[in-house]
Amino acid sequence: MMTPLKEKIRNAITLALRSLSYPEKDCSLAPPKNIDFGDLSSNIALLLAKELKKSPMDIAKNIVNELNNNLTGHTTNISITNPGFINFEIDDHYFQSQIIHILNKNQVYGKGDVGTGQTANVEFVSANPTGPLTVGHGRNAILGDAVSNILEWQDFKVTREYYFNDAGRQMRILAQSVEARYFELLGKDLKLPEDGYQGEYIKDIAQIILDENGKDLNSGSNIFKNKAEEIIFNDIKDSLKKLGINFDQFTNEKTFYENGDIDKFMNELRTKNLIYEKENATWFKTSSLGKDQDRVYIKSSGEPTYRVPDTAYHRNKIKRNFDLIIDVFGADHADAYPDVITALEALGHNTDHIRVLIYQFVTLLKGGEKIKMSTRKADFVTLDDLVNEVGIDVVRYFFVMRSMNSHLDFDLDLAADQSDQNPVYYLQYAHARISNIISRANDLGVTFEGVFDPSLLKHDDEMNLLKYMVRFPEFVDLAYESLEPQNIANYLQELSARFHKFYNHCRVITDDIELSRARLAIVKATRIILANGFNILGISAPERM
RNA sequence: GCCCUCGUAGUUCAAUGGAUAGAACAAGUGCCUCCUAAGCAUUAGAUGCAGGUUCGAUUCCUGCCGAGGGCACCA
Repeated sequence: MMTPLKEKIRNAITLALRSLSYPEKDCSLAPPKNIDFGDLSSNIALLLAKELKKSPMDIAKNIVNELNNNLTGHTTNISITNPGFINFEIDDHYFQSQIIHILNKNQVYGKGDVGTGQTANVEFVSANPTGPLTVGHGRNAILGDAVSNILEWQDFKVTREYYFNDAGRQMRILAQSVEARYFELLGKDLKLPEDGYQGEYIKDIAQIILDENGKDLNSGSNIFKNKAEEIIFNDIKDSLKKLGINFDQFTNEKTFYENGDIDKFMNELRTKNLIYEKENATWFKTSSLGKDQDRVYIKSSGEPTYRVPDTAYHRNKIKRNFDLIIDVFGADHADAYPDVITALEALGHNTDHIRVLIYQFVTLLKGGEKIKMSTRKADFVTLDDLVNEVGIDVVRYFFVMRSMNSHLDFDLDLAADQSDQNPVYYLQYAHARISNIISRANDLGVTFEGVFDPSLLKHDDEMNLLKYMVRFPEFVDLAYESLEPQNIANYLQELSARFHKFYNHCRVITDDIELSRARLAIVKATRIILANGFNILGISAPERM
């Protein structure tokens, strides 16, 4: 872990600034891209130049003079490069010594403690039970699960929550669609409702109902809706389970009507004079809270709009005292959640601990054509189909390796064609190779039993690997701060690249027993990091491939 | 028309305001008597356009162009 060393250097910089009577500033201290510039680099002189009205190079020289007096330990050389960067070289011994640290920490190497003693709620997927999960839901599901893992890696106690509504208009149409298919099976006219669900699965459900309940059901029977919901929900849960995603809690929107939360919340807004009636509808006066337009809360039909239960639900989450509340929403919700936040704030709630993650939609391509996804029109590719076609790890990695802000194109033909050259295998292959080396070494009786000489690891490819290994905790923290799992994916990709390079240039098991032991140690440490990273991303760590 | 997100190599995507913009696929060339060639080495190839802020801009700001999503008494 580089952090203690970085702290030390930061402190030294602060001391140097003080003794030079320079103002203290936050500055960067990070590994430069080009290793010729050293192991860590700071821009402090560049930041001070304007204020001090001096050239950055001169400032850097003064700082370095001070640093040379007060900085001791692993820093072997401090240099200055144009336009005024201060570069620190760290001795090999520091990096070599970290191997033991990684081996000792093992499965907890890289874990942070930001969330110690805290709870987090991550709401994701939240698809209503109107049909199977699509590839689009897949992005949500995998993102939400990976974010949950990132939080757990910071020691948060995480509740994975699925919110659904089984009482709305869509569910009514679903029931009518099933009913229509049921009567169709009985040879009656098909009266599929306008906007009805057209998928094959509706027919399957109708068939099950016919088998289980006979042919005497009346139009409007509750069985259509209830059975459809049950079957579809089980299907959804199976799909998620197949991807390794398990929810701790399912919350039904209905709860907040039944327990009075919604009435209570409407009354409170009314007391605050934020509710009014117009044209037979009930409106929320968002305009008086800085928004450009008011929103309908209760339609003239008497049905509340989705904002009402959503707000009650978020209030419920706040009252459950989570330290962190995360919503994973598709881009279509981007405009909606601010209204929920506005209402919560109007009710006097602090919403600083709510983070809404918006991911952009996936464009599916098939045969070069874009597919518009609609559950209703059965114009979709199910998540199950995709997983069956290319495998869990490929699907998970695909969604986790890209920023959630990117509009991704998912070419189904390409995904199937190229599933055996998916980048995830590059990472897993590194893990499998290491596992093979270790079992090989065991067979040959080469073990280091905790004793090895780290100073033997001085090959360029060994040092490059080592210097990147120690940065794992940094990337775990970055992933937490940004809540973007791709930071981990990017890191693992680079780590694997450095490992494969090492593998091709440095033989682990050789006649030189001492060197073999040291290399076995670095390789074991690498495997620990890979496995930990895979763990966060939810992909498997194969022993062989 | 207004709001959100995006525009990087032939293609799909990376890049805490930092130094020489990275991968993968596709194209070209080498490397398995040696721990797994799902690998390594190597060639070629990119920041939509115009301004601005900055010592420094793919990154921040403004405008334009282009793509996706939203702007419902749908969720």
